[in-house]
Amino acid sequence: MTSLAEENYLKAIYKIHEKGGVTVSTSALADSLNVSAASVTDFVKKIALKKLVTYQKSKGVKLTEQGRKIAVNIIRKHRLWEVWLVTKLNFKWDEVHEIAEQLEHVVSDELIEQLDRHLNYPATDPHGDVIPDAKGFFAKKISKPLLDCSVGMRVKFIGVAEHSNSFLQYLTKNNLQLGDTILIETIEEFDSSFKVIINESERKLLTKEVVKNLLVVDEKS
Amino acid sequence: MTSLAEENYLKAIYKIHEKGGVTVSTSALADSLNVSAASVTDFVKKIALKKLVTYQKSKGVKLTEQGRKIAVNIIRKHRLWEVWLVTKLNFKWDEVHEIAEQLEHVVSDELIEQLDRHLNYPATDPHGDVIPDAKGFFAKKISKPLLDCSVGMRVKFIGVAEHSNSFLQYLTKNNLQLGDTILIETIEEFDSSFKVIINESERKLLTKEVVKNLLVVDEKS
DNA sequence: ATATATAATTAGGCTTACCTAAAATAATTT
DNA sequence: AAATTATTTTAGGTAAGCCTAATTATATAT
Repeated sequence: MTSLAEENYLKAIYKIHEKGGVTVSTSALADSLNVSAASVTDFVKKIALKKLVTYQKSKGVKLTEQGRKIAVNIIRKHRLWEVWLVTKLNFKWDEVHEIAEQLEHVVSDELIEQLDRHLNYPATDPHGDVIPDAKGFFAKKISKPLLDCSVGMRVKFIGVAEHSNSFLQYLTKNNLQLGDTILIETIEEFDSSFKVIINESERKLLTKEVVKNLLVVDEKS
Repeated sequence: MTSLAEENYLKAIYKIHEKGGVTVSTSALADSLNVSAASVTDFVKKIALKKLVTYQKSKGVKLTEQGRKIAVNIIRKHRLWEVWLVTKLNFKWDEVHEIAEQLEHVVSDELIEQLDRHLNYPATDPHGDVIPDAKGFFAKKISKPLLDCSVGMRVKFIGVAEHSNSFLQYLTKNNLQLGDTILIETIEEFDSSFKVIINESERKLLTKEVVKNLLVVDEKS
């Protein structure tokens, strides 16, 4: 059995792994979980005994294959619940995270299987993040930040690199949605702001901070 | 905030209140929650301080209005989730209890409101139990055990008095479902077994133990 | 009413997951 | 390299919920 705390530790370690390097520091974990560094040291020793992570004093922590499986399964559940909340319960993409954080810990393989079927086996969650399959496998995602694109390109907005409510709400307010087509008209060299046309119709100015966090794919397929 | 343990204690007290008398004994609670009597005594003192129950040494415990509200809300959530599991996720009525026991503790009024809407404001759960409204009000249920009916009556099966998986599975196996019409052909005086006709077509013999736990209403409306 | 059985409470402990403060280790500066 | 700063670990504690064993109340039977 995996306790709630364990699940949250493993998930947090996974997320830090994802962007950061190969080992996860005590303080990074403490930050992410909002607990003291001392608590992290304690806890990490316990889950290391359970072979969920490898741990070396003062050298950080790393998920084992077993730990990774558990973490990815939590992420799978989280994202499926988010899809459900948005598509079936009418929630907005900036309203689902906290609820999904609770739902993700409900234990029942059969439930998740049926939920997946009910949702018609979605590939991504409402923020465009890939939903891993029941075996922990992620379909490759080929998107890149809009910032890395150049003038004249026509791309499709398929995900966000930043999940904060303020960013999501900014996008909603400015009528930017997953699936939108973005044509890059000009890029201002000085501040990296983009002049774009959304869905062949609406002209918008996007700051660097924004284009950095919009994930897009080349428009064709 | 209400902890998981608190929610389970309040729910258990409520359920014992429901069938039993006006106060709930330490041992009844201990039984129902699968903890020791000593733990119950301890815990009950704590929730009494929070005004969720009234407690007098060795005289049992009683829900306050505040405690009742919380308990009923948990029951509301439990039953809504059960409806969801059966109607949307294809679970059977004997498979939903354990999952709903987890889901019922998820905290979000907005979630429950939307779930209720998504399910089209169901009046009862898959076992025919009334779902209380958001204010804790239960619509009156006028059903009675089939055992209390007499020969010649035509009634509708609308609920069960016993929720064990073995009873639910017995009914499924014998093709008895909520909504079925039951016509009482004969009653054997010796053992109170009923000969009945289900939906004007199938003749069945039901033992006293069964008819005691089938809840029915007079067939008309 | 007294003895016996049943139920409830108290006392003392345990585990999980957290904490603060102090000590030790590692990383940075000068 | 020494000194300073930052990070990590250790030591000692706490609160929530549970436990067993011992004690006290209550209910039942004689």
